[in-house]
Amino acid sequence: MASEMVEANGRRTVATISRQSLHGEIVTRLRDMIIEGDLQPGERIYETQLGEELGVSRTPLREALKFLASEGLVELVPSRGAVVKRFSAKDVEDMLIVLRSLEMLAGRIACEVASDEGIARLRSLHDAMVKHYKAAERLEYYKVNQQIHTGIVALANNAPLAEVHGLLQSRVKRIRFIGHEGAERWAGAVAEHETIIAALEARDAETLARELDTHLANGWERVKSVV
Amino acid sequence: MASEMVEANGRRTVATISRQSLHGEIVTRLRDMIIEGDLQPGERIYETQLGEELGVSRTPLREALKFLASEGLVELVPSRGAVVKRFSAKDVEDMLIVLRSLEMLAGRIACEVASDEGIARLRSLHDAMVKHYKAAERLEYYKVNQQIHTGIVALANNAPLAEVHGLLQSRVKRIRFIGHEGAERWAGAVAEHETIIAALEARDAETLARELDTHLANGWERVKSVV
DNA sequence: TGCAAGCATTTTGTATACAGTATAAAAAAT
DNA sequence: ATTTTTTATACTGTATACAAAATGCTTGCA
Repeated sequence: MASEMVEANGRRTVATISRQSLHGEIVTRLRDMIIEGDLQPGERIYETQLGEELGVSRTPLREALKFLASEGLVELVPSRGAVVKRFSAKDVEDMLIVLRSLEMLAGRIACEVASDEGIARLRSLHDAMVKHYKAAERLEYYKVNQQIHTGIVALANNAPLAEVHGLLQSRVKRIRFIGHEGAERWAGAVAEHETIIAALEARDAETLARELDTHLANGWERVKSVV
Repeated sequence: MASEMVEANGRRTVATISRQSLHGEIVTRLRDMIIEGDLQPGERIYETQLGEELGVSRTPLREALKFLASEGLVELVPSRGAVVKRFSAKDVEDMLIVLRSLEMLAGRIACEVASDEGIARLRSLHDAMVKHYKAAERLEYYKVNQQIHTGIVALANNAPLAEVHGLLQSRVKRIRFIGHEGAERWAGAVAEHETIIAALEARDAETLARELDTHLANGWERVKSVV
């Protein structure tokens, strides 16, 4: 969400007065709860109960659930309400296949249209990630890692592409985060990232696509045991 | 709505009782209205008014709008309700780029995993389409055409892939339908389809991908004037 | 005549109340 | 003892009512 930014320290935020509606806030709240595992897959959602927990009435909560249902994070069973969606191993593999294809596409486009500043920004993200890796800060590493992948997609300057990528990414986020890899695999992932960034800086579309391909294929290998 | 099928003539309907919830039906109804142009892009949606037209109250209608907002067909402006989303020419081009990539991916996978029956089904769809083409039945042609593209994706047996493809497809449907091409272009499209089906029957992934690539690139050429 | 401020109307946002349906438990019958 | 039927309860689905916000219009004033 990153919106509220209510005048802590007395300073007013000029940008985007944060006029989000209640159901909008509930959407992001629930999305986080699902990704972080507060709401477990397969768990049934009781509207009155959850509404009381969040301090909202059923109406905006239900609206938020409809939104998330369209995103594919919850499932609506007629007359039985919402259930947190559970993904099979095949589902996850299928999502990663699509994600891989999307990122490859984004990478190719980015080589053509990305600004030098944009690429430089990604390089510094990469450097930060390496720093977290060396410090063995898994959570921070994971977050920056996500930012890099999202960043590559963003460089392609194709809104629908970024959108569907984000859609699938949010679904596998939880699983990816759980999937703690061993030291040697982790090192491999970092090395792959280095070649990816280098290919992007060289604007070498084919190399970039190939590297993303292997990186994300390996990504599936890294998580498939935990699904 | 169009569901109950209550035991008229005493006989009970065994199949699928159509237990869709009201908001679910409204979603499909509104989606059709948007695609078919009953609700124009940029048009503001007044909840009470539309609710009366559809004979439903505001609550399920609002839930349906949230769902469609997540699909990207309407936009929710805080405190000002829903507006039918308008897509720029770049948006449409970007969507078609992604669609192209997704169909190519689907085609490659389909060559490996599709059943012979599935491919045969697509061939007969293609034959039907050619028949409509020769009869100059544009609407019927268009519908079968869509089914073929959706069918190729379905053959890949990858649910998330089919889902995101369908998501983008629904957005460009309206524009594609509007885009009436001239006779020679139409003939070209039919010829491309023939090579696509042939490549699929031969399970020749690379040829199929290449043909889909050109076909969908030409598709953008065909519609870009009308966007 | 132009502008601004205030009021009225319209529309969205949220809550609550009521109706319908599914599940589970208990009672009755085989 | 097991199965079926009944009944109670809890939850979802929908409608309506109320509150807040935004827009447009009217009126007053310079």
